[in-house]
Amino acid sequence: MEENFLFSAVQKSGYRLTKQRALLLKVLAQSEEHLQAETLYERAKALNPNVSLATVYRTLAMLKELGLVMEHRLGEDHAHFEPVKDHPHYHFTCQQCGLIVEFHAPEVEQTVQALSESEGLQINDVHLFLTGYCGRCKDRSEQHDP
Amino acid sequence: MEENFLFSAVQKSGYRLTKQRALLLKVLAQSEEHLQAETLYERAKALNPNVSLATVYRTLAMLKELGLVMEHRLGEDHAHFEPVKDHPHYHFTCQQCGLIVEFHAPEVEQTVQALSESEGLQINDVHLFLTGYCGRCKDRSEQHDP
DNA sequence: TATGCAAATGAGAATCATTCTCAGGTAGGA
DNA sequence: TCCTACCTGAGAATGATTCTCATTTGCATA
Repeated sequence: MEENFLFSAVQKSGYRLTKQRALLLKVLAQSEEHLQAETLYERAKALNPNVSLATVYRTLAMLKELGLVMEHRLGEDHAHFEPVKDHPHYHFTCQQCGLIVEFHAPEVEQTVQALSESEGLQINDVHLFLTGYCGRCKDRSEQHDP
Repeated sequence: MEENFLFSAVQKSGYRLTKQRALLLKVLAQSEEHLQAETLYERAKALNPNVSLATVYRTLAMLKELGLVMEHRLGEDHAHFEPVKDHPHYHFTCQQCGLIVEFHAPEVEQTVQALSESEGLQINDVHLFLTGYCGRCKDRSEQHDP
């Protein structure tokens, strides 16, 4: 996602574009992966030591509210964050090695759309999250189990 | 889910069927809703004060491992737990009032099956979790927004 | 450009769900 | 009934996230 797009989105929203926020947006824009708050904090601090973890959390909350960032719970005890992309995507986590696989599933959007209409819901976020074993870990456990 | 089914599943697994576990299984079997650990703890304590919260968490972890209970993250800062049912189901949470709606979506299982094959994954759990506004809260906000 | 102030920040304390520790208790096989 | 590995209760510890509050700063306005 374009760094400048994020900058102007924040400014238009009425929130101030502070140095800290600009720095965090820059790091986020450069990171395509699903970051955790701590990682974002470390990467930002490497560029400018004057950032606090509290500001990282505050900025992420603001970006979530503006719909620019999504928060995911991927089976670990901390959240992952990533800039919202054009096409929704989903996650698989290997419960053995922690590998995260991203995938698309356009059918899910149709299902959700239908549900939204039949139940009268306004659906803002869709999280599809799978757990199990990746190919590598699956093969490894099959050598022991049977 | 049958209480006795849970009892024998635990015994067959090699774990001991202690008084505390039997009590917690009983409460779980009676509760069709998605319970949080604290609620399970309170309901169990009402029947027998000699239960500790630590044991609730330990028992839930055991049941998860045995595939008898699923843990869900529904957008709040605590987990929800529920006995595994025959047919998978999913959750919508209203971000305004907290209402939880359960729904079925058989198409999702097909999508997941296809993904499993194309990516070589062994998928154990499927979580589809939606957030937005329920009918009531959606209508309420529409009176202000436009 | 200088000023004022509401909004934002840093540092660390506080919170809260969950996990761990460890001394004592108990299920269940022999 | 005995034995012992497995469980439990109580409370401390952990770790992610949020809050507090004194200080700083973006930015609208003069």
